[in-house]
Amino acid sequence: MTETTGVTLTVGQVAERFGVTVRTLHHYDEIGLLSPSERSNAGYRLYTEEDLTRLQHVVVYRRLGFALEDVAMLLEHPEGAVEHLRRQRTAVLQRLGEMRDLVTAIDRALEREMSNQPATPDEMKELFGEGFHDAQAEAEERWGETDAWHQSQERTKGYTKADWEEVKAESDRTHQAFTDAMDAGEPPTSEVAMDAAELHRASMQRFYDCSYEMHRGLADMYVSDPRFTATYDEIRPGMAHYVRDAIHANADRHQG
Amino acid sequence: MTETTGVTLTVGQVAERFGVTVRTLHHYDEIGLLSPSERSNAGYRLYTEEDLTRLQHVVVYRRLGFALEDVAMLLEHPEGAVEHLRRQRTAVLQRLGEMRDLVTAIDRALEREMSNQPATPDEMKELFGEGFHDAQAEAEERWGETDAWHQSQERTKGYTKADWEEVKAESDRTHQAFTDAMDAGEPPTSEVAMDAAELHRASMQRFYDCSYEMHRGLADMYVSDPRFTATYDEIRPGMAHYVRDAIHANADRHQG
DNA sequence: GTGTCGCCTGACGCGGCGTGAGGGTCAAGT
DNA sequence: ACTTGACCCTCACGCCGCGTCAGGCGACAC
Repeated sequence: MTETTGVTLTVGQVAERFGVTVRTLHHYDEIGLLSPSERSNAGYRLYTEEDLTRLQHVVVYRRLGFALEDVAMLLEHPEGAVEHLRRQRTAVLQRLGEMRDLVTAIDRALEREMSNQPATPDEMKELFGEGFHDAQAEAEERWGETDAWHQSQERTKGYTKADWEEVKAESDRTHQAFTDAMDAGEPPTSEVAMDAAELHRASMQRFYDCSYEMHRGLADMYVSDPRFTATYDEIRPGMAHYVRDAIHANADRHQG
Repeated sequence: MTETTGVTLTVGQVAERFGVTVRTLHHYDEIGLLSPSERSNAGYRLYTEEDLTRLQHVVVYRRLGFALEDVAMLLEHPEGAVEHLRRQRTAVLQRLGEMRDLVTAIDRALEREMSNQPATPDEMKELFGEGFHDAQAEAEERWGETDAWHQSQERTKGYTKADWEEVKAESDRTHQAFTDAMDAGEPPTSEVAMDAAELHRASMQRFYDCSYEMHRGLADMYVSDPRFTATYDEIRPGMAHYVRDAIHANADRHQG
């Protein structure tokens, strides 16, 4: 097409044609990714056709999400392109999965915020402190859209402040039962500990049908998740483990 | 319920329980997002229960993808949580879409690279692995379950390495024809350009019955879809447009 | 001359920490 | 009383991919 005379473009012209900024071209020059082959006597950067082709490659690889360092490697060693593309693909797919999870997490957080209307967040705070809220959110994230979760949502939808006060009282009684058992030196397999576990399970029934099997899962979470562990261990060190063992013992007793 | 003794934790303990690093806690302190209410006489950070509940909030919001600044706002003004969550949701959804496009772009790039350095069907399987399924699904999304697509699937099903090599050679010849026409300064409506277009259409026949009308549609995609645009513009800037015009001219010529 | 462009070279800023350096503190063992 | 080793502290630079000034020259039209 046009003659292959020394047709060169300045930064601004190149920037406009390739849809990048001047600063970007400066940057590519700085890091040696794309240095223009020529300079005017005034020091202006002058890009030749070769430079433009290289830039085109850079732009494409960048659109594929590669880091500038990787782009440099790809330009120097094009034979490894397939491998890099493959790695990039899996990396992006992983990020994609994480983002999908994030959306569902946000959805659940939204539903929770919406359904908690009867009792305002401030009231909840009064009752439980800020921690409770998160405990619930965490539960939702873990269990996904299970029946239990839907049941819980349904049942608590119209809860009034008075209802939540009762929940709080019940929760306190449960915690107290565990604390008493621990302080009395009773092992998790003792009657009192198991009774506390059963009390705990019963209080769960308020939210959803909590089978012994589900109760076991909940118990395991108390030790595997640092936040729940913290919740219990703040009452008494080692309490999270104690509660878990008691719940398992209680489940054994009823299922055996 | 629990005694309100001054139970406090050090950074390390807090970090472990909440699954964050010590540096992160230092950072939160630095920016004033979460400063521990107490210090030991040696200057150790001591986190009270209140601090921990606040940290719980921070951690959860961070997992929902909020920036630290937004987290701070959410903690100060919890009443705006729903609105923020909705905004965050749409933002994440947009990013999700972009990432999906990115994956298909990488797939296209991979296909190109593969045809440059042909791989056996086994390598194909290995290369695409689990992702191959996705690539197919996404192709369906883009092109729908058209006859053309099915035909292409059918015909390339048993392609050997040699077959792909020929495809590549044919593709090269077509590209070369367009490149020659461009470099010779011929307009897209010229004989040589239209001949190149016809050669292109002929090579498409390998995959599916490509009518002139379909060829037009394909041509339009070359300029409307950035991925295809990139493919051609990498060879010569402006080539995607050139190819499209040549294909339309060629279709005009044959359709009258 | 005198605008008004565009170009140049620094150099700082951002977000969210990672990763040291260089030094105190604490609990346990000897 | 001393050492050990794990923990804590405060700076402070590094990262990535540029955006965004600041201060000054070159090019071209009027």
